[in-house]
Amino acid sequence: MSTDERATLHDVARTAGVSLATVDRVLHGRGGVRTRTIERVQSVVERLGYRPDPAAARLARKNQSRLVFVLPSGTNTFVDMLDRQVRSMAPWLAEQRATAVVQRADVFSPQALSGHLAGLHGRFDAVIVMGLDHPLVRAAIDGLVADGVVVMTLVSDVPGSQRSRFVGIENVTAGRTAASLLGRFVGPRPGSVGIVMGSRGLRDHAERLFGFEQVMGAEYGTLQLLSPIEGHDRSERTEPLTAQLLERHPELVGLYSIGAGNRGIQAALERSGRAAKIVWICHELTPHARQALLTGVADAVINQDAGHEVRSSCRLALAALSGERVLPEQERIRIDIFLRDNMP
Amino acid sequence: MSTDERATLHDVARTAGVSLATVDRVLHGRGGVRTRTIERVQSVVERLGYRPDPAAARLARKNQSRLVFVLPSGTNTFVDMLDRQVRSMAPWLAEQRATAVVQRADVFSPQALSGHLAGLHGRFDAVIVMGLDHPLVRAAIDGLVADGVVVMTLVSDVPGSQRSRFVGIENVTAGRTAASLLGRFVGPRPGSVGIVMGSRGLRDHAERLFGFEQVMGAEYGTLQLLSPIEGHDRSERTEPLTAQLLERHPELVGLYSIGAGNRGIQAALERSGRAAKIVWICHELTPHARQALLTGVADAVINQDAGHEVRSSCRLALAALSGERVLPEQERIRIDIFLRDNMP
DNA sequence: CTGAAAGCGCTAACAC
DNA sequence: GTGTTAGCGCTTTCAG
Repeated sequence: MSTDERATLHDVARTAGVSLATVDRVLHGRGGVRTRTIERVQSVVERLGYRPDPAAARLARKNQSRLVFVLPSGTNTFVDMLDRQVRSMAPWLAEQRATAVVQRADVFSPQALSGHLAGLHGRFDAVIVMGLDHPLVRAAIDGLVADGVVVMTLVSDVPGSQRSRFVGIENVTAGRTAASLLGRFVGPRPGSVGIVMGSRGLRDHAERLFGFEQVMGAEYGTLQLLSPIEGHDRSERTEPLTAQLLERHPELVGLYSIGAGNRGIQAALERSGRAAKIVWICHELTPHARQALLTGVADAVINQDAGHEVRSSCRLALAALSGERVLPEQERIRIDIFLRDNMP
Repeated sequence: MSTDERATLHDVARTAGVSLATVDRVLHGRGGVRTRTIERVQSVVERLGYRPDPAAARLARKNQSRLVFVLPSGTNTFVDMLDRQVRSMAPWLAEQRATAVVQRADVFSPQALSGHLAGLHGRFDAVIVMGLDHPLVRAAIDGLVADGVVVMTLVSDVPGSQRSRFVGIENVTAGRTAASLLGRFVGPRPGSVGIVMGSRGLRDHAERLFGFEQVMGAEYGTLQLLSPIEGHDRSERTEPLTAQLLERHPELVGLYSIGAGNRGIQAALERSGRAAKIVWICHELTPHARQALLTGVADAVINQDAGHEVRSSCRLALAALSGERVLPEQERIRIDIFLRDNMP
């Protein structure tokens, strides 16, 4: 067939007429090499199509890569799922000469989060943070990046920042998907549609809302959209708010829950006795959402796979740290739709 | 923290009082070791919780693992996608000391397929075959397995066989999902529902049909299910058959396409002028299906991710060959639902 | 039946 | 600035 033999570091060193160590230096930008030598080595690397062997690199590496996941504090089931996924990566990470820890920070406070991030300097090689889109947080991220730390955002992005990657779904699209499903499930019935979200300040929530309103307005104009209720992602708040909504709107035919606090919404729906008549769509396939789908209280769940997100974050962080290649297709987080029948 | 140090081969050899080579022999069942020694080594392995380091193993390994994918011949877009995915794995596989080739065989003929499989003895370490559930094929698979070859089925399973794994979706569940969507999308309108499948002889098709009929019967009893049409997965056949169906059934409100040949179905639907009024659900997000979703001719596409299936097959095959551990969660193939808005 | 020894391709001390 | 060298944890001859 073709030239099967992969070029090794050795080959590069030999044809460039330098030593292994020098090639290693230019490959890792460690400095202390004459510009001319750098160029020579780089051209040889190019010409030979050299790619480092990740297995060999990992085997030889002395110090571990330290990853940290910064997640919201509080009692959010989905966040707990992320947390658990991170912990379950430990054996795999150990094989990759890496460790990961989870830290919790108050995501509803830009001050708290940015302060927390600032305290991470020098203690980690990569930080994966569930973002809060605010200038302070952006600055904290940029500070870490300037320090050579690999920073990635998870679930909710911080677009203006220097983070190397966002791991999560396209939330506008997710909102559009929710609207399509809700509109089609409601069918020709007239009525109104309620929306419950955590806060307009959370970027992922705002984006979902945007997409949802887009499609509802354009394609299901006969349904009246009520103005969104903010429940701060907590069931203690969403439950009474939803109950109130149901009471005030006997014509309600659909409900879109953008964020967390679904246990409260579910409880309110069930107590109203109208669960069967109202199409309810929510996010994240937590054990409760699963139950709600099975009993028919929820009609569809839009999901982002917590396991996939965590694995992807780890792979991408390690790849960024070691210069390995990634399979982009494998790292795209899909917008899953779950109905009662296709739950995993 | 805890005992961070992973035990190495060396540790095992030392505490068992034998050499590296001997430990290697018992670990790989290479034979030529006294039973007592085997037992001693195994107990030490157990006690120390020894896990081989895959990076080191790969690095040291001399000969490549040879994988072969046996896919159906013919012009099926989804199969072409699988084919292309396999080819695109080449660089990654090379890093893992492995190669993969694709072979095409006539899947509609048990004789041809089993003959093909029989010819693979000794030439490959793992074969991944898109199954045809037939005694001849089953025997051919078992023959390979008896020879020490790792065999896995892809997309369509061969349950009675000795294959080590099936990589694909649960097709009964997929059929149920299609029914849920179709039923809800049709809504309260009365009418009949048509079904087009490749052949009742294909296990995946039969399973989807089963799941579909289950849910339609139980939950959408007002819709009349027409008996399935067999189009052999080819558009030349599905197109006239669908056209005929549409002509004979002016009351048709839904259409479920279980297999391939969707281009023909789409053409017939469009020419009938009733595409907008009929809910059409099909499988596999090929470029054509994508187009059909965008134009609204198709209402939903149930998908299995070709890229994920191929990557998963490769990982599982290599893991089986080298005794590595897998992350089961990562290998589960999901039943994707795609609507116009959440296409990747 | 078992052991010794030579690498696999890279990293990271340490020399010069 | 650059080169030498000793491993990382395993596989695989080749001797005994």
